[in-house]
Amino acid sequence: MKVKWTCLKKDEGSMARRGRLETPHGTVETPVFMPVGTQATVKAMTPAELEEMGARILLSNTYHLYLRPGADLVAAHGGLHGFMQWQGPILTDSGGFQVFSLGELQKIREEGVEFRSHIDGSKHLFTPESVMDIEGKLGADIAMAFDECIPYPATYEYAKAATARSGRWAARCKAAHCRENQSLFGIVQGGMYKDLRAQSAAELVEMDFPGYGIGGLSVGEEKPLMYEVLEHTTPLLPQEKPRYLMGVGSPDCLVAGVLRGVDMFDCVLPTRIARNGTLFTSQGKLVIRNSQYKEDMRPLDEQCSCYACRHFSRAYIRHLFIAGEILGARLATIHNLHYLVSLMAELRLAIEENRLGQTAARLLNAWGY
RNA sequence: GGAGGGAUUCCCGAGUUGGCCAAAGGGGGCAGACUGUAAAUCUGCUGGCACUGCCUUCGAAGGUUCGAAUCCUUCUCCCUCCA
Repeated sequence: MKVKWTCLKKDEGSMARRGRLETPHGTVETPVFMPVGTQATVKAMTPAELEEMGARILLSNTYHLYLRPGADLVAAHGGLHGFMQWQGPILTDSGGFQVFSLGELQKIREEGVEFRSHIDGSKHLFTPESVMDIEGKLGADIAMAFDECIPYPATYEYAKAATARSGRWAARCKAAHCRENQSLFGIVQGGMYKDLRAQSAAELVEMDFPGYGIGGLSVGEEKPLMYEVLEHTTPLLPQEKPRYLMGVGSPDCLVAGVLRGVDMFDCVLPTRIARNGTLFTSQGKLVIRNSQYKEDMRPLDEQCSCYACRHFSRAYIRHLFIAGEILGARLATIHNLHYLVSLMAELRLAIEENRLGQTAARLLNAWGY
């Protein structure tokens, strides 16, 4: 089966939607946050822990798994689900972001992207066709089209050419994509230029994908600009298809994204900053290494029900970080993911109960907006 | 009792042909950053102050010198080896 998204309710005071995404590996309530497991693992988490904290769909990455351990080994396990032992839905990113983030290591051509492995420097070529083949072997429920995440700032000329190229690549991805039980999402680009966003969206809508990624945002631009481009872009996409804002984000950005009609999000932020000692809390962020928590007996967040908050004090978790103990990173990751997953559940409920406005205002206020 | 080595800024530890030394480097400490993961990573600060300069500091006291962590004298403590 292919994925199918159903809108259950539209918020009256905003562009937000409450929906349901059905996939070959189960149903996902939206808006949803998807934890990122780049290398077929959400860093430091077991599938059981992810399930317990409420995660329902994960992200993984084509570029990384292609280089190591190779798509064939994953396929030999029956795809990512068997390989990483996650029974729920999975979405794979195409490697388009690595084209952006690996910078000097790549050369972009019409055919595709020639790049050097960040692991051993070896040369490789990604084309829309090869990426579809790899994503097919990885076997996620949703595969993202191979695109180019345009840097910021970018000139109009560059953004225009890159966006047009990503559009052509999207068409080639669609033509090459053949795996059963997998759906291909197109990705809207256009940089920060509204006419390019409109053009990109129109082309992709014409190709009729089952869902749309909004890429190229949160790449260094100021938030007001990102929100402006986002709220210009979402209305350009079909009402009946899911929208996925790629690479976002922080708690405030998730709220802002939902208000602007986004249904799916992913971001490395919660897991990365967790490992680096920063926690999301109902009172804003908390840097657990700070000396003020040395003897703090309270949980990370007194309003949180995650495993870490049910059992441990700030003083203990701080101690783990200071001592370099791996459990600190694990507990912090559990907490941050739980926070975002719960945040999304709260937003879904608020949409259902017609009080998204107040809920969003309260959350944005907690994060200083 | 004899011979030798050493004491440096919170810790370890460079520096000892005198100036470029408030003093390398590491640790520790204190902060900050992180948004489709080249990240359990990276960055900054870490004697005091009235801070483009001044003051105090390299075991203690005294001395040589324009100038001393660096040279000389005495003292204190520590370590190694020989009796």
